[in-house]
Amino acid sequence: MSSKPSVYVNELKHHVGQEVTLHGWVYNSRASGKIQFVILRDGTGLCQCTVERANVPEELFERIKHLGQESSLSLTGAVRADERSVGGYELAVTGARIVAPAEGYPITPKAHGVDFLMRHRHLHFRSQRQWCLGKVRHTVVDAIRRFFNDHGFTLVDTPIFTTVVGEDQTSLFEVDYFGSPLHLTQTGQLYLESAAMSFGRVYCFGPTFRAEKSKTRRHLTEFWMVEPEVAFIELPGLLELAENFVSYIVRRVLEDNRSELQTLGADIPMLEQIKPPFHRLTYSEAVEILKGPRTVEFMAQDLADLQGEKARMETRIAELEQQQSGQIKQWQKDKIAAELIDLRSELAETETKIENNPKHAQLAAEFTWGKDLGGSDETIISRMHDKPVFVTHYPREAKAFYMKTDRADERVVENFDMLAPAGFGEIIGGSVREDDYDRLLARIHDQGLNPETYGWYLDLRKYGSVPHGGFGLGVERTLAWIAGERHIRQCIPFPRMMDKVYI
RNA sequence: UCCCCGAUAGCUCAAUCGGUAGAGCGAGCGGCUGUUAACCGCUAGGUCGUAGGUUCGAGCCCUACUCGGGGAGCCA
Repeated sequence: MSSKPSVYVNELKHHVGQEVTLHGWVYNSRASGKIQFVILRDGTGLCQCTVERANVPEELFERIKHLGQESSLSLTGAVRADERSVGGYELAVTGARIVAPAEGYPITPKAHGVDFLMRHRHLHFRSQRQWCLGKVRHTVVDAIRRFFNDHGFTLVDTPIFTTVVGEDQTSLFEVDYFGSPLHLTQTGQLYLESAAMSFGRVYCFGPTFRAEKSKTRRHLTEFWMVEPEVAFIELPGLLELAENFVSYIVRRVLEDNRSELQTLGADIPMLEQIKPPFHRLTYSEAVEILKGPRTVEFMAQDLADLQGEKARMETRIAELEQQQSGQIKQWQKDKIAAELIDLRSELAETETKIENNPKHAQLAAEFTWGKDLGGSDETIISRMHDKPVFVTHYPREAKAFYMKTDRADERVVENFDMLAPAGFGEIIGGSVREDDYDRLLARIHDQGLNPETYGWYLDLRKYGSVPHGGFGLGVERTLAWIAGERHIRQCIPFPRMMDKVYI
């Protein structure tokens, strides 16, 4: 083993001209006669290491040449800046220690399908895209804690085994708790309300479980949610809290993870616009928009755009197919084949959107006041805006029992959803809570819930009830939106989806 | 629970009208002094998801099932 100091790849800029040792794994390697290029991955970044035959023992040169992807090793050499190298620095290798050679690593540098990658989740972590998402997730979680800790909130850990139902009985996972049925938490809110009456401003942050039979790119059965709850607050104050909170998370990611965002292909200019105030719409205004000419026009324009895109892709596919049958070199054929595969799947997706467009337009046009907004309705509203949109004051009948009835319009409750822009959908749901004992009791009866189970919750309205409220933010959905990742399953280390747990 | 799409080499995908199973990557061997998913040559690698059916002949057509993807409802 070399006596040279060990450093991490992300520290190389401080060691130019010095001899150092890097410890990591072979990300990729290329051999070229008398020189080899080993891309080393060490958990902090990638570094191209050049191994020249003249600079290392012959036996070592041959061993490195046959190292498979993900072999672990330590490399010693001089650091130099080089524009041709990934990350801008390079290690001119003079010594190496092979820790464990690897053979036949399943995840190759070429394309793989979703199912394959999910079955290899334990290894997929090592790939660039998952690494970037993991780094951004870390920042999002850190920013969440920092924001609340810096704003006078006290962390209160709410139970995972619970007896109360927050939202809807059908979406609960039941567990056998020493012979009695209990379920996994779907929200910490009710417990948090009691804590808010002690600390004033509180939050809980942990995993939450929903047994919804949702097979979409926006759903997980186990996901992470942060929920603040504040005593002496009304709806405008809650909206301000939510927009400041989300803006802070985005700002922190922009500060800490710019290069990861670039690698991920995130929409950085869009993120830079995420500053208060966000757009505010009431449910009734949203319904007016959906049923009005603006939506008709928007959907027609969308359809025209999609059809234009489809035509362009088809022309391109025809061109490529023609080129492919001509007399060209093998590598050109390969390149064309790869582009064709991408184009065909994009085309299929566009065709699905074209097919869905009239259905979604019809759903919007025929929307009747009183229903909850559907997924496609939310998508339309959010795509009309470049910043997150609050939709407030939903019909009481479509919402949970604990939401406060608007005293100015008893048909609606004082709640809100925050829709992320560009069609990412709901990332926050929240409300002011019903603080009147009699009204709350009546709502519990209305929903067919057992008042005895909620005795302690009703108590909070008996002893010094105050206006209060809070919201829940889904970590994975927020990450998907910020990182521009189309599927939520990539945004949590080990996803649990409907009927599917890979590892 | 419902609707749409798919399953061919370890991986990603081709296979015209129903007529001999193909390519790249990966693996192995060899070549190349600067590569960027390197490149060039050679080698190995197949019960076409499963079970039936139609046919002289099925990867391709029909039926059922299994598994996967997307969407609806519901939601963070």
